Amino acid sequence: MGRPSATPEQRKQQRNKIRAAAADIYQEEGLTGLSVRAVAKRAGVSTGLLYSYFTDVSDLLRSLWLRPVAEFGRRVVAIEETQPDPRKRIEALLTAYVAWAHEHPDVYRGVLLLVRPPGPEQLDVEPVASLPLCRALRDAIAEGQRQGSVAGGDPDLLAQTLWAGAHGAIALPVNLDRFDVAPSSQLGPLMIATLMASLTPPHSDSPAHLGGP
Amino acid sequence: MGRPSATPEQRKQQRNKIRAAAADIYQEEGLTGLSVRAVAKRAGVSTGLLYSYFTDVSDLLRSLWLRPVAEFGRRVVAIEETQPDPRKRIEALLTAYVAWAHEHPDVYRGVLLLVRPPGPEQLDVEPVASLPLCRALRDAIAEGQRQGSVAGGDPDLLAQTLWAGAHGAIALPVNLDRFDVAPSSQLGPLMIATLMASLTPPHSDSPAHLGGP
DNA sequence: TGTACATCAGTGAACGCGCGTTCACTGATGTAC
DNA sequence: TGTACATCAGTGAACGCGCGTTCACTGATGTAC
Repeated sequence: MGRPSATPEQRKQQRNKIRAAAADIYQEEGLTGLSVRAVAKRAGVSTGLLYSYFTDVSDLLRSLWLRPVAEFGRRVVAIEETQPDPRKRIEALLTAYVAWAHEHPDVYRGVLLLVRPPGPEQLDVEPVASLPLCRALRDAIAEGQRQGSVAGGDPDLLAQTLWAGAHGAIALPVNLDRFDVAPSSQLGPLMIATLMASLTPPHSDSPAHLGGP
Repeated sequence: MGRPSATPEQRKQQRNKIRAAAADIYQEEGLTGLSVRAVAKRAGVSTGLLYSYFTDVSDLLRSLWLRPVAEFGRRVVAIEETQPDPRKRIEALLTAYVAWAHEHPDVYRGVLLLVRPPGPEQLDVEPVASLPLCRALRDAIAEGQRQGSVAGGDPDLLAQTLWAGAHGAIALPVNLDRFDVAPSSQLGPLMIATLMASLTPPHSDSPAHLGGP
């Protein structure tokens, strides 16, 4: 009896319509131009409706980042499954990371820079290994060290260094867009080559199944 | 006749009082907690007074960054003057950069991330070589390549890659403070070692005064 | 020494604005009879 | 087919808030006489 509730499919469409509007504005005008009213207007709905699809604005923003981030997590897993060689796997992971960031520059900025909760609320510190990329890099490094194809050092720290290098190559052009910094499509590959070179153990010309302690 | 104008010294003191208050708030609560009222209250003056010392809020913020940035520029020049060896100079520049960012984490964030003008105003793209660090790195790379002590490649791009690596090592812990990323005091040196290693030309065991085209 | 006046630093209430959020309401769409 | 009712999606004016900025004003501090 009464008007039936919208089907999950209908609700999904509305949610996506709103999210698409938010994403467009975010991409065109950045966080500054993004307001409830602007999103509603662009999506062609009223401001009130947003609150029956999202609990609040940060929920809406989070929903924008969730999907691409999850998708990248799946790419990481896929690379881990298809690339048994540790060094090649590391290179593939870094390449995929740069490519992903290049595809979703706004998401990348949002995830890295702006998800910070606004208040002074104490946030729990999570282990960095809970991030798929960092964990995959660390595992590959550890495996490579056992094989002797990757230079020694703390795998966690090395993984974070690789990640930091890739991050820098992506973030520098984004953050300093008022300068003519080379785009991440140029800096990225160069950086990855640099990082990969540093992983090569000294005095080993051959890929070496032999080394290791 | 009448009350005399404040001496330049007095005006400077007031300016500094206000700037110190703004810097404190910025450090403790970030950009979110920084408002004209909050700064005025902390500085112990009225809100109106801020506008006789700064034209507006962005002027106040800019004044916070200007001094440390200029100071780093001077460090760059000092390094260039005291370190004739290109490779050592590059390493010193990167080390100084990481150290400077570590001393002024809030400035670093502000300069890199938040100076973006709020409106959609078209901003001129400046040459990246106008930044002292980037210019100094490029010059050192070019000189090293002439000596044969630095591997080939476009000096501008290489300089930006080095810079991007250092930036990543600094920015990653700052941006991802909700994860237990290693601090830049650990990532920085590791990254610098990584980057320096990549600059070594192949097939050259000795520092080589000989190479080059 | 005392008083009128000029000039300046500094004050803080007020303005207009845009924000996130709420909630009484509208109207579409179903069922019951 | 028609009508009363229930239920839901969706509306948009209104609220309270904090923001950056302004400006008529206060009061301190000098000079002139």
